[in-house]
Amino acid sequence: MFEKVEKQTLSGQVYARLERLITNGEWEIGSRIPREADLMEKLGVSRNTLREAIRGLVQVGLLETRQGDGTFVTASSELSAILHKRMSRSSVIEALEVQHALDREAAALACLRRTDEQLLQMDQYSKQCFETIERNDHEAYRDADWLLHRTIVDASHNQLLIDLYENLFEKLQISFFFNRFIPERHSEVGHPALIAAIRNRDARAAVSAVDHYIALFKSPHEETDGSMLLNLSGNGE
Amino acid sequence: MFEKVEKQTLSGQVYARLERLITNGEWEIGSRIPREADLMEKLGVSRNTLREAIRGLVQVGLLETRQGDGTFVTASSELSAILHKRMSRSSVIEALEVQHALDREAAALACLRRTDEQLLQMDQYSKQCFETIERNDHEAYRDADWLLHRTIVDASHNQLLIDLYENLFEKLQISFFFNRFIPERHSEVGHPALIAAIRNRDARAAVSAVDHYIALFKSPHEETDGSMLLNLSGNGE
DNA sequence: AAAGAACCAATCATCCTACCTTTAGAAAGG
DNA sequence: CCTTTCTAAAGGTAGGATGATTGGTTCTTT
Repeated sequence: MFEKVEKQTLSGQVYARLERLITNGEWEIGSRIPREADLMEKLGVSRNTLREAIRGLVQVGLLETRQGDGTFVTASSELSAILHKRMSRSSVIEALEVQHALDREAAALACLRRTDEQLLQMDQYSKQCFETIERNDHEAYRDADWLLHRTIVDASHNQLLIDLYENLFEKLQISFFFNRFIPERHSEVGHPALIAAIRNRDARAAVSAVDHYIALFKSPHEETDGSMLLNLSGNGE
Repeated sequence: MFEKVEKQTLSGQVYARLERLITNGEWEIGSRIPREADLMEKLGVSRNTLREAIRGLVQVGLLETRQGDGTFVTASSELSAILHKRMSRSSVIEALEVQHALDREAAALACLRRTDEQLLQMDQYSKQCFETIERNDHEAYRDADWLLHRTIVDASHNQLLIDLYENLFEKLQISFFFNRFIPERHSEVGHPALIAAIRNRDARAAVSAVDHYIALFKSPHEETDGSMLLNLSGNGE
């Protein structure tokens, strides 16, 4: 007859409202949110209610409070925060293997579903990779490489895959370990082969191109300390 | 010189302590936790502090409070709760594609790292699958099939992969959609081929066996409403 | 002028008491 | 046996008081 009315606790509503402010980007990452007193007034709730909501966001990982200073935004989504937390307990090898799995599937799906615009974008980022290697700019190479990967994953048009990929590996690119392997020549990486496969919608070739790429990435880590835990904390304390 | 003293808010400590009770299984899923007054006394904190901790666990998805009734355990880990929440917004096809990706990688890694015990376990579950099909017991088949998959994933010895797999797809097995496809004959599924490949440590054969398996799974969903969202809520309200 | 110490205002952390709302289950009535 | 009513228990909300921490400012000393 009637839809059951969504019953939610006040603090739950406040939580949802604040979360939306964060995910919408209205409260930028790193910025300080208004003080408790102001939020109390603006939301029209008591201190306890507001604090319970904020505490929830802190535990989820979206906020961080510093007594005597304020409350700050630390992440933009629950998924990001939790996966980041989980990733920090993983080893490089573990992460690479999972990335391999997702890269592979994404490449195969991209063959089926990529748009021409996405293909063009891949070409562009691949060119950027080439250029950054030429001028030996490792940081810029990492960025371009990451964007290329992201474009391929986006081309899978599988939002679950996209979300997992982005949130699992975004911070990884900055990690210490990933600076070890910078290819000497662009051709080594196999980007051109991969993009060609996606252009021709040849899933088999795409997958084997990814296999080649990942193998290259893995090798330097296996020799050294690939089992060491990742360190994703931004600061070097 | 000195280790930095871990500074944590009281409610944070309470949160961690309660979380451990849940992850350790001391508080079983579905059970009601002690009432606020008792916890206050037992933990020696005020009501606000306790409530902030509990609210955090509620938002993360480990607890659920029902006014006038009590507070209940709903999940056993943060990862489980968040991924479950995310999965409920996914379509069957999306989930299957990600499962494919992980299955594939797991099979390949299992070829490298499986123990003899794990191989034995796979044989056993595969036999169970066979038997349950023979007597047309779909529910038991699903269970055995899930355990077989889990064993293969475990054999990858990649804890990140294991955690993701378990928490992404555990509840999926119960889903409506997965009851559609129950193979007529065990051989169709290709379990024997997959296990044989893992026994011989032949990664290439293992991967193609998984490909075959997933293709079989996908086909009935593509024809119908594979783009429909999953419904993972236990109750049918 | 530079370095250090003392101070101060802002902000979150904790605790307390009080009262409201909802729920499950017992009790009463049919 | 079923339905209605009542009630105790549990969580929900509110507001105030006090403590602790932080960052910046001001003052003092060299």
